[in-house]
Amino acid sequence: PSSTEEKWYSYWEENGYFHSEPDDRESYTVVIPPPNVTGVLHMGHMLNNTIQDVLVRRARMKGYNACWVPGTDHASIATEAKVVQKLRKEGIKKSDLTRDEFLDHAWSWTDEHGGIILQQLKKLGASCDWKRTRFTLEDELYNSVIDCFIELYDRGYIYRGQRMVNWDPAAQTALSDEEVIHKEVQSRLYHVKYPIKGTDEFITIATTRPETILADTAVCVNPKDERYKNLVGKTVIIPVVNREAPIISDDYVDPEFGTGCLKITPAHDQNDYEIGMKHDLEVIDMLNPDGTVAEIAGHYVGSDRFEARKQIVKDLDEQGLLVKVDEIANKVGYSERTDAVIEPRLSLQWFCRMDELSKPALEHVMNDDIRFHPAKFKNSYRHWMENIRDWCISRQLWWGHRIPAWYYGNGDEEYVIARSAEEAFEKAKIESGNHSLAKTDIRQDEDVLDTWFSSWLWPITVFDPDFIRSAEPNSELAYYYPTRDLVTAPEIMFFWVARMIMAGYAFADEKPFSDVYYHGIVRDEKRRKMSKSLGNSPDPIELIEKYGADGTRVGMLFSSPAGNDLLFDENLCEQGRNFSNKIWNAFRFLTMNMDEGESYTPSSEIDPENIADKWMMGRIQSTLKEMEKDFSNYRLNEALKKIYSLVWDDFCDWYIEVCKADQYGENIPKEKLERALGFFEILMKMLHPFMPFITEEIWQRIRDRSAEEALTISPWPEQSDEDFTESVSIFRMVQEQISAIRNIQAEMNLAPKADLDLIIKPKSESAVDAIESASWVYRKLLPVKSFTVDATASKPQASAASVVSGTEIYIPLEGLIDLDKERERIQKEIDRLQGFLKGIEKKLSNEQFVSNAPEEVVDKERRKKADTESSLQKLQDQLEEFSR
RNA sequence: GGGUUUAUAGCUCAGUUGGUUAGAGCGCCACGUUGACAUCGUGGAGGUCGGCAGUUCGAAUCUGCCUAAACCCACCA
Repeated sequence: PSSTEEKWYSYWEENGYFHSEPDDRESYTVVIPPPNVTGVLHMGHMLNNTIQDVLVRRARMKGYNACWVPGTDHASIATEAKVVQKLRKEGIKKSDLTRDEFLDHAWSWTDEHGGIILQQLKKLGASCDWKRTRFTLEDELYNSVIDCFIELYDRGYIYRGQRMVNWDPAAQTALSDEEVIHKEVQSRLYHVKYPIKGTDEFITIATTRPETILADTAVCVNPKDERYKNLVGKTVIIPVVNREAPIISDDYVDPEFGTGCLKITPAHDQNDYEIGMKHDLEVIDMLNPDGTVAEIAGHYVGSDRFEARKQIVKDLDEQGLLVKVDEIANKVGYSERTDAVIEPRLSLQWFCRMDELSKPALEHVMNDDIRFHPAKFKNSYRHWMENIRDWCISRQLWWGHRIPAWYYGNGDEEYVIARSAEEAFEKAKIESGNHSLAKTDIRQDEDVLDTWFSSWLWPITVFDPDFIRSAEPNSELAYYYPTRDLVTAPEIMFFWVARMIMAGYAFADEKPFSDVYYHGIVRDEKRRKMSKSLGNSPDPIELIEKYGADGTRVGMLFSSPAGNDLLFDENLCEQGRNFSNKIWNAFRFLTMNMDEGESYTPSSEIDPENIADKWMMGRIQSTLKEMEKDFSNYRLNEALKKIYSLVWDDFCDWYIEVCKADQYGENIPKEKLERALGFFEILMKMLHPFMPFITEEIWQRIRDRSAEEALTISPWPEQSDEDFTESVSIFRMVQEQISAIRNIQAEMNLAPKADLDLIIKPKSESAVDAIESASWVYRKLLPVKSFTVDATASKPQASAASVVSGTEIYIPLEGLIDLDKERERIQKEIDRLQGFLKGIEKKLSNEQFVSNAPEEVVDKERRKKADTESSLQKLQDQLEEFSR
């Protein structure tokens, strides 16, 4: 229940188990991908943070100085959009507010909603070092971002320029290329006739955005296109606006597409812009920042661009200039945040040069200094890095780190870069040579920086916000950096991961992390991405309340193979909760077997005479080994499945069963119970990273612990050198035989409690002792009346029989046996084995196989053949007996 | 248009360097409740490993082609 989970969380927190300070242990550092400050926990966060917590908790138990730094991101555009929306509901327009007024609203919104998500992470059990909580817009980190801008400016990486940028008309800001989502949509391709001046002729162009005709300044054809050769150099009349424009030629135009004539709108298309530059064309910006048609266009002024499109098509049609309309599929860019259609727009923005920054970042991923898990993501990383373009870092927003540029002239040309207005003023005086410059004559750039321009510093500045300025790491940064694992979704590889790597090498001359684990996207059962707008995402907090944090964590991890998407299914959480119950019940059972007033100390010693003990320890040891491998490959779900099965199938279904007292009502003998508790403790450790709450609860209940002995800081179980393989295989054999007997019980419809006279006939005398000494196991798990082990036994009349790897099992069933049924049962098994044998014989009779295959493989087949033949013989004898 | 990846039981996935008449969980079927757990136990039925060809003594595994799907990148109107 969540109340106990809360109790243990506070217990951990109050004892400072999640807090880390540098010491002489090896550090294991993880920085959280900071969620949006005003966000609420969604399923993606759940998965992301569950994975991180598993890694961190395990590292902590393995003796590392584990440090998981939490925090939030100011999320410039997302948060600003939310605040704008909220204000709009209150009847306030952003444009009515001053910058400071708006920021006051934004801060109070942040104060109100910020940090909710961090509280939610606690419910999940995230073992973050909360004393280290950071916020990208807090003073220290704010300053570090400004330092970063200045540093890069000084290095010549940052410049200001007029470029074609992705314009989001809803948020009214420029966006980086990464923030544009291209979606394939059905569009219309409009064929429009442009009259050629001084003739009756027309030239027909094709466009998907007819409204941009208003800003056309040329028509372009391919110079090799014979159809239009004679038109080059002539003048067209742009429809609607009746502006004259030249017909030019350029290789860029594909004669095959559309009509082979391209209208050129330099202000609203990247390619057109380049052609415009080349041919020295006029640039007409026909759009206002909000996507409405600007004054300069002369027509449809003030109407939205899509409204204008409809109108212009209608008008063209009326004027007889619209030739035809084709349906085509093309890609349209949408804003990642607002989902508005992006308009390419020429504007003055700040950019960061990427060529130098990307070099080491590419190299160190390709040579595995930084390992990607799964490694396939290296490919797309390389592709992106090799084709990287300059980063538009300015945003026409208020919520964020304000660009530290101050203008002192009349225009935008003259500016200084400075940390403060004061410093800017001094610099400006010098730069301008104008000593009468007043403080009010300088004004700071209105724009803020892209959110990712702050988060790319996250692994550095959470430890040392002054580092970028000082270039001297403080003791924290020196100890914790580089961090170990970065856990994130592939979606933000370019937004964030790639840029952190660039920043790491650029500023710290060192990678920011050694391993990146990319997990999948959380989808619903129909493979749709979980999102608020689709309403297909469960509320994580409700899940936690319903299934417990432990159950929910298990549910998240169960179906989450590395690098593949997770098809979330609430049933998996239910399965997780059921597992919690199973564990709880197992513990309760052991507790019930304690004698009143007696104290029990879990024992780590196993009984060397007890085959079950040795088997259980062997299973634990091999599971530890396998989990080790799974963790090093970041296959957390595999590791979880293994410990899950160890607890449920091995410990609960077999070990506890054989521990049970002989008589109902009797308690398990003290020694046995203490050994069971000893195993239970080990299992709780192995499970703790996945299910921290219930394991801690049981750990504390198994014996009284001091605070220093909390499970969460206890050492990971040690690997033993002892070899248990023989015991494991003997016990396995016993298990198989018991299963075979249960199968007889079921198929013969025996009452489960009906007493059995078991006769076991091993292949050879040598196995008699092993089985004999395990006879107590059979007695625990089956209703055994008599138990005979005899290598020379013969099958009693009217008995059911089975053969398990050569060992025969007889169960006399005088009067109970249904002979037809038994015959049928045996025949079924014979058929199976005969098919099996046929396959082996086919192989062995193939000379090529015998001569070419490795000897051991051939030997194995021969042994299989012999075993199968002997089993088959025994079964056939049994069958024959019935026929007599 | 380039690139990456996937295709194995009704569903979600394992299957290490080719040598298992292919495994797990869920779901399904049958049986089972006198004290750990029906949030459970026991047993069982489900697959010619997308298709076709090839390499090999031997292919779910390697190669080629085909089909289907997913994702990423890109300025074709």
